[in-house]
Amino acid sequence: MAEQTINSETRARARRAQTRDVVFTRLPAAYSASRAQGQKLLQAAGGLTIVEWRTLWDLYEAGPLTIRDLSYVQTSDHSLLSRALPDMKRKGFVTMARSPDDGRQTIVSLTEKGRAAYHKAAPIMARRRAALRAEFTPEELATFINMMDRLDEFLRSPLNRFLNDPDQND
Amino acid sequence: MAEQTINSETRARARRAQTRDVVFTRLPAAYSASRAQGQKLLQAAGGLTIVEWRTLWDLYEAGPLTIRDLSYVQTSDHSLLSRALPDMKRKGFVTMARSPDDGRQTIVSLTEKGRAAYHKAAPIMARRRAALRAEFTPEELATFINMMDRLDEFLRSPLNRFLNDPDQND
DNA sequence: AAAGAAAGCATGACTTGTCACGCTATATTT
DNA sequence: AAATATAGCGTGACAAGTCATGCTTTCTTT
Repeated sequence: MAEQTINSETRARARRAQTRDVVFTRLPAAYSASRAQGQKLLQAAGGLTIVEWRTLWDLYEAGPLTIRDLSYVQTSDHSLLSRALPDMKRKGFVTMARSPDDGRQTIVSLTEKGRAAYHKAAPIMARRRAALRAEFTPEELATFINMMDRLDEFLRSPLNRFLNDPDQND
Repeated sequence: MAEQTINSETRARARRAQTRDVVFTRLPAAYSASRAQGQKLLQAAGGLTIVEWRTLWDLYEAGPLTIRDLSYVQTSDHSLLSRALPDMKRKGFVTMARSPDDGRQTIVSLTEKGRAAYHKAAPIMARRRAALRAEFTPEELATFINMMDRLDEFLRSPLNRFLNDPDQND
């Protein structure tokens, strides 16, 4: 029935409009689009991956850091860094040395080659940030970031506010 | 040098503060936290994955849809659905049938079992959305969603606005 | 000093996403 | 009618993330 197929497209459009204002459904697509755009720009400016770029940028700005430090800065799991760094070392972008003071820690430092890779990608990524700032007023961006802070707090709060329902059985 | 290790923690804190207002660095963590929270809630209310939940919800609200429709609604690649749906069919949540009108299309419909799985998870996910609405005023949420729309538009715009630099060589 | 707890990191396994490719079906053009 | 283009979907391969586990090192408690 051709009408039902056409109707499914109409229903899909309505459904998409219906979920437009659900923050939780907006985040995956926004994140994905941001990542894809970033990957394309990095591909055009030296071929770094997103994690490589982010790490070189952090080390360039902050100096040598531990894996613990990097995962804190990037708000990501240490395992992501543990996996990315050996490749970056092999590419010559960083050095990794066990801390003489605390044998548990690995100190990650930028090399000259890493610095060069950073400088190759930095202009296009800076232009990207500038272009976004051109799209929003400083007040709007401040509002957005503030709401991201509050959203983060909400997302990381204890679950019991949702779980305390007598219906549930798990 | 113990001081340098302490300094790296201080430098990490400063670096994290420095990137607080870069939208592109905020999205990965926000998305990840949203996903983790959603996964925990779904685990507590029937064990659905995020993609299963989202798909059951879409089918419940919109009726039978094609894979093309679902990827449009969810703003995700059709391959994500192509991979998730056979498992959902095996679990008995959906039926999948080639369209009699267009042999290219697969019509996905909710079963009674799928409807039950949806109803099991729906209350906790609705409470989650309500809890977020309690954290922000309607005006704030509208502002946030509007800014997400503009961010989406920015993220999906052609790259040449960033690429047209005489320095670049790719 | 010894025992126990915690921290830092490496690795296994998995989830959720994309992009690319190829096959089949349908639409469009010639 | 035939050729060509496009659409829809399935699958390969990969990126980016997490959570869990275990080993080693350091810190804390007894």
